[in-house]
Amino acid sequence: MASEATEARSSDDDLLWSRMMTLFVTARDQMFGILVRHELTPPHGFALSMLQDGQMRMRDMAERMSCDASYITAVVDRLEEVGLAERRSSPTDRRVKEIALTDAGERVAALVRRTLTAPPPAIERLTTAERRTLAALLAKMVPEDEIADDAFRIPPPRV
Amino acid sequence: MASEATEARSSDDDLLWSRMMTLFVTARDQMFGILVRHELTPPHGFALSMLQDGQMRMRDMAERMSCDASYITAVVDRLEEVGLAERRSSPTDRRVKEIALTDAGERVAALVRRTLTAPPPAIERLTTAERRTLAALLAKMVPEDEIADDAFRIPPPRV
DNA sequence: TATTGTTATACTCTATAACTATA
DNA sequence: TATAGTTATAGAGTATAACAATA
Repeated sequence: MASEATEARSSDDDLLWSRMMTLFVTARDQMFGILVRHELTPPHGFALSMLQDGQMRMRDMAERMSCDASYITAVVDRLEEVGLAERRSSPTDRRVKEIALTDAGERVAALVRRTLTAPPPAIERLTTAERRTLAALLAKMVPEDEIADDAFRIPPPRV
Repeated sequence: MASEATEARSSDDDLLWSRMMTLFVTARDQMFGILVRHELTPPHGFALSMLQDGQMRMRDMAERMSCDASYITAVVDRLEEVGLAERRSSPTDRRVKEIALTDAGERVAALVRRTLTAPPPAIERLTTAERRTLAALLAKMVPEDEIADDAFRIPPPRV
C-alpha cells in the first residue's frame, strides 16, 4: 500500500532530476567545505580517498587520477605541506616513493570517503522502509558493475 | 505489494549513494561532452542555460553567476565566437548590452537545459509506477523550496 | 636503455584593478 | 559622480617536455 510519500503529484515527476541534482550539489559543497578548511582542492580529495585504501606509488596515483606524474608531485607536495601525507622511499627500489597518509590524513580521508559513499543528511527524512525502496529503485537504475568511483574528479573540460 | 525492484538486499543500502553519484557523474559527463563539442566550458553552459529564459544584460549575468563583470566579457566573447550568442546594444541606454541567443544558441541551450532538468537515460529502466515512487521519495527528501539551480556551476574552491 | 620522480616552462581559467564611454 | 562594459595584468591549476637518479 502506498504511503504518504509515495503518492506523487505529477509535478513531482518534472522535478525528479532537479531534486536529485540538489542532493549532489549539497554533497559537493560539503566536500568543498572539507577541502577548503584544509586548504586543498578536489584533486587532493580524490588522492586522499585513494590513499585510504593503503599507500601507493606516485606512478600508480597518476594512472588512477588520469593525470601526468608531474602533477602528482605537486599534489603530494601540498599534502605533505599540510601534514596529511608523507613520502616513504621504497626499500626495494630507490627510485620509487610510496605515499602514505599520516594520522591526520587518515581522519580527513575518512571524512572525504564518507561524503563520497554515505547518503546525505536528507536521507533521514525517509523511513527505514522508504530508504529500502529508494535503494532498490536505484539498484535497478544503476547495476553494481556500472557504479562510478570518480564523482569528484576534476578538472572540467579544457577547450 | 513490493515489486521485484523494491525488494532490497542489505548491500543495496550501502551502495545507495554511490549509485546516485553515478547518475550524477553520467549527467555531468554528458554535459561536458555537449560543451566540449562546441569548445565551451561549464561557465558557458551555465550562461546558455540562463539565456534560454530571455536576453540579459551582462551586469545581471555577472550577478547570477557570482563572478566579476570582466569575466562575463570573456564568456560572451567566446559565445559570440562560436556563434551561439550576440551582443545587442540597448536602444534606451547606450552603455548597456543585452546578450541574446542565436538560433544555434537556442538549440545548444535547450540541450544543456535538458541535461540539467530531465532525468538521465537510466530512468527508462523503471516502470511508470516506479518512477512515480522515486519522484515521491525525492520530493520528501528535497522540498520544492530547497531545490538548487546551480548544479554545474564552477569553479571548485580556490585556496 | 627503460622507468620513477622532479624541475622548468607554458597555457588556460578566473580575479582584481585601471580604463572608456555613457548616464 | 555613478554605472556598463572593456582591457591589462596577475594568480592558481594543470599539462608538456626536458632532466636526474636508479634499475
